Amino acid sequence: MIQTNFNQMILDYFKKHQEQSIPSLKVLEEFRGQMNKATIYRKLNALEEQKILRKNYNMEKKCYEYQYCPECKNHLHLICKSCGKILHLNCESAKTFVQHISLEHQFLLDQESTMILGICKECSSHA
Amino acid sequence: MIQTNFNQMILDYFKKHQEQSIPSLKVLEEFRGQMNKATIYRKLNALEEQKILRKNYNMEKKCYEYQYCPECKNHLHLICKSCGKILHLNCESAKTFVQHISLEHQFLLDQESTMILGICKECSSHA
DNA sequence: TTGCGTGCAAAGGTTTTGCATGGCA
DNA sequence: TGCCATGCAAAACCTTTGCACGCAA
Repeated sequence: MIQTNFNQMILDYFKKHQEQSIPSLKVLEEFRGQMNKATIYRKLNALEEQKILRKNYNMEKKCYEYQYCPECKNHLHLICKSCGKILHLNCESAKTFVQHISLEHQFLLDQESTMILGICKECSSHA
Repeated sequence: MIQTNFNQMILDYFKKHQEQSIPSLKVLEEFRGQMNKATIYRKLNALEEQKILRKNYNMEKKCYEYQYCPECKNHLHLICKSCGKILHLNCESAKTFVQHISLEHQFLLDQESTMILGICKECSSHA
């Protein structure tokens, strides 16, 4: 079990931004001067291996991004390509869709790692 | 307009594997001795910019992968995390789902870049 | 002493880029 | 000649790794 302050600091940071998927580069910047780069990467990897953070790749920023979401295994997510915000799909329609994929297409959908990309309401109204 | 043989060779290769998302490393290997690495990357990027190939990141292989799909803007895709096979979701349920996301969640879903991850029938029966 | 988290620097691996060359119009 | 695709090597970039140090049990 990991118990250092650094872990808590990083986790707190992600908890504060639960609705965001945060690029590694931003985490590095956030803790620059407080922790070494290697330490941050090691922490992020550890948290991901423990399934506390979820990791996916941000093609625009060309780096991984991480998200804290305690119950993400059981629902799908929308992620805004513009602002990085995450929406958790807990509705019936999503469940129906996942079930359909499973039953009709014989495809075991991985809700945790699937990221449904698009533009959120706020970002599309800005444009 | 790009008109070299190399372009055609690469495009033919992808057309032969339309149902697959192919990692850059595999493309490099395929054309090793025929084209330079830089040339291949340049071709892949050009084809992606022209929207002829679709690009996404493969976290397991730690490289980009590309797929030829002429009509992928208008439907969702399932991609098998195990074998890389792509399934094109042209069914009504998928359309309904996309519509639901738009209407109820005010989220403009990007069908082209969204990859629904999971395990396909064949791969799950192997396990 | 032992174990482990940490910093630092170097390495790793994919992808990009600078530059020179050669073909073709 | 001029343009552009190409090869080669180096650079760029994020990420990982090796190693040594220092703290705590």
